[in-house]
Amino acid sequence: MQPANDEIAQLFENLGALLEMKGDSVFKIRAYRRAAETIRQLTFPLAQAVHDGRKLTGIPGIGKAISDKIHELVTTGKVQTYERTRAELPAGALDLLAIPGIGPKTAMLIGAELGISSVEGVEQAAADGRLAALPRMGQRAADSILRHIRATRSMGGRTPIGDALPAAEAVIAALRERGPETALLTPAGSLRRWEETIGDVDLVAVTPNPEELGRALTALPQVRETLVNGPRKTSVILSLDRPSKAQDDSAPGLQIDLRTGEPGAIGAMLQYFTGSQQHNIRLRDFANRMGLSLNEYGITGIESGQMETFADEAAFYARLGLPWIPPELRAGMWELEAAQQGRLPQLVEARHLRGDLHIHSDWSDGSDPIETMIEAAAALGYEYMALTDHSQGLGVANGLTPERLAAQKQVLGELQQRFGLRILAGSEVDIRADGRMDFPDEVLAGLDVVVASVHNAMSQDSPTMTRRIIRAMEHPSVTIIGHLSTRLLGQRPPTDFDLETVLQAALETGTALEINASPARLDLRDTHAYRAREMGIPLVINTDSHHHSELPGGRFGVAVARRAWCEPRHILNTLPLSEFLRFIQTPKPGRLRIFQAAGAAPSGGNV
DNA sequence: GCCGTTTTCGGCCCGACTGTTTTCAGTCG
Repeated sequence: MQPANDEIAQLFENLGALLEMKGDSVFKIRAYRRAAETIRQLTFPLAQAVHDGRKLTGIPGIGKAISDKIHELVTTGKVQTYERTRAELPAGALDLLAIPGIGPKTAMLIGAELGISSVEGVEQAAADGRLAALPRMGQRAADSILRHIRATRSMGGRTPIGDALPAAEAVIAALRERGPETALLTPAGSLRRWEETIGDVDLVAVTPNPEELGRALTALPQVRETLVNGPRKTSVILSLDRPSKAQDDSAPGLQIDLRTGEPGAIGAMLQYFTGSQQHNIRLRDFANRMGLSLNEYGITGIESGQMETFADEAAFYARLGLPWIPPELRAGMWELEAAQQGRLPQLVEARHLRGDLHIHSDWSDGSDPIETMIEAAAALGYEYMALTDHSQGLGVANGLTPERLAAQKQVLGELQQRFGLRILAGSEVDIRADGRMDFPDEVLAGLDVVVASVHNAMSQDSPTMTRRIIRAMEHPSVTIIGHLSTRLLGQRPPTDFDLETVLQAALETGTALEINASPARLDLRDTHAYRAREMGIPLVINTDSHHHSELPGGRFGVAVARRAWCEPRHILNTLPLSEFLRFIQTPKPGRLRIFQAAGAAPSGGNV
C-alpha cells in the first residue's frame, strides 16, 4: 500500500512539531511545515511520481533533503530521521499539541514534569491543580487550557462551507440591519478562499464606529458566547444549525472573528486576513526582496521606514508589481509565479453557466414537479437543462423503470413547447457493482444526457472500483460521471480508486466529469478537478438539485472550479446550446475534439 | 531545510495577545 499524499504531509507536519519540541532551528521546522502544506495541495500522487522517476525538487518548498525523505518513505515505508526523533521524545506528546493554547514548549513541559501524554490527562491535571503548579504556568493559564479543551470538544472540528457560508451571510445581513453604518463588511480567511471546510469565519469591516459594530455582533440572538470584545477585534461563538450533523448530540458551534480597519488602509487588512498563511509568507518573502515589508496595515520601505496604505487589495498587489490575485488561487502554490508572468487564469464565474445537467424531480427522489424545476432553470437564464431522475436500481430513491422513463420523455416533449430553454431527456443511471449500467443499452441510447453514478457497493477495493468506473466510462451512451468519489463532507469518506488511471480513461473515452456543486458533496474536489483540467478532460458544474430552491446553488461548484484554476473554456456547460448539442451528438471519443476546439486543450502539468 | 534579477552562503513574515513577568516567552493566525 503506497502512502497517500495526506499521509506523507502528516509525517512532515509531525516531524516539524517534534523538532520544535526539541528546540531545533525554527527555519528547518518552517521548511517541513511548508513542505507538508504543499504536499497536501498537490494534484497528483507523490508515491506514483517517485515510481515514475519524476523529479520532486521543482515543487515549491521541496529541496534535496525532503525529496530524499519522500523517496525513503515510498521505497522503505519509513523515514529514519522521523523514527529516531520520535523515539527521543515522550510518547503522546504530539497529541497534546492538538489542544489550542498548548504549543511545543508546554507539551514538553507537561510530558517531562507530569508524565502526561494524553488530552484526558491534561484535563485532569488542569482540574486538580498540578498544571497550575508548573513553572511559568499559573491558575489563569491552567483555567484557559481547560476552557480550550472543553470548547474544542463541543465545537466538533471544521465546519463544511455549505454550513459556514449561510451562517456568515446571516450574521452579515443582521449586522447591516442592526449595527452602525458600514462601508465594507465582508468575509475574509478560508471562507473567502472558498475552502471546502472552514475553521473560524473571519469578517473584515470598515465603519466609523467599530465598538458599536462589535457590540452589535455580541448581541445577535445566535451568539452563544463572547470570547473577545476589544476595540478592533471581536470574537464570538455562534450556535450552528447544522442539519448535516443532526445525529451528533453535541451542539456544534462556529467561531466568528470580526476585525475593523480604517477606510484608506483596508486593502492591506483584507489581504492579510484572507491569507492563506502560505500565500502571505511567500508574498512577504517576495516583498522583502524588493526592499519592502508587509503587515496588515500597509507596506513599509525597509530602508525608509515609510509606510504606505491602500484603499483596496488591487492597489496593495499593484504596489508589489502584481495583478490582483483572486482569493481562490491564494494557496501558496504556483499563483505568485503565474501573477508575475501575467499567466493568471480568467476564472469561470456563475454567470458563464448556460445549463444544468443533473436535476431531479418528484418522479424519483426530488420534491418538486418537473415543471417547477424547469421554471427555476429558465429563471436563471439557462439555455438548456437535463432532467436526470434516478434509474430503477435505486429503489429507495423511487428510481424510474424503462417504462416510466419513456413516459417521462413524452412529458418532456410536451413541456418543451411551453419553455424557451432546451429540455434534454436524461437519467442519473446507477453504475452497478460490476460496472454495468442500470438500464439496457437501447434505453440509454434514446437519452440526450446520461449521468452515470456510483450509489452502492462503495467499500470496494481500489482495483475493483477503478475497473468499475472505467467500464462505465467506456459505455458509448455515458455522457458524464456524476460525483466521482461519492463522499459526503464530514459524513462519508470518498471511495478508493486510482485517480490517475480513472482520469486517463475519462480522457481516452471522451467522458465528462461532474463537479457536483451540492455543498454536502463538492465532488470532484478541488485538487482532482485541477488535475482533470490540466489533462483536458471536459468538466461539468452540476447542482444535483432535488428542489427548485437548489438550482441557483451552483456557486459552490463554481468555487471548486475556480480553485482548480478553471476558465470558462474548461467547463462544458458554459458552451452555447448549439455547441453543446454538437458535443453530445458526436460519438465518443471524437466529441472531445468539439470541446477542445472551444479552447480547452490540455495545458500540461506544473511538474 | 529551502532558496537565489544582490547571493551556492546567509538570509529566512509579522504582529497581537496572554500570562507571567520587571523585559519576555509562548502561542496563534
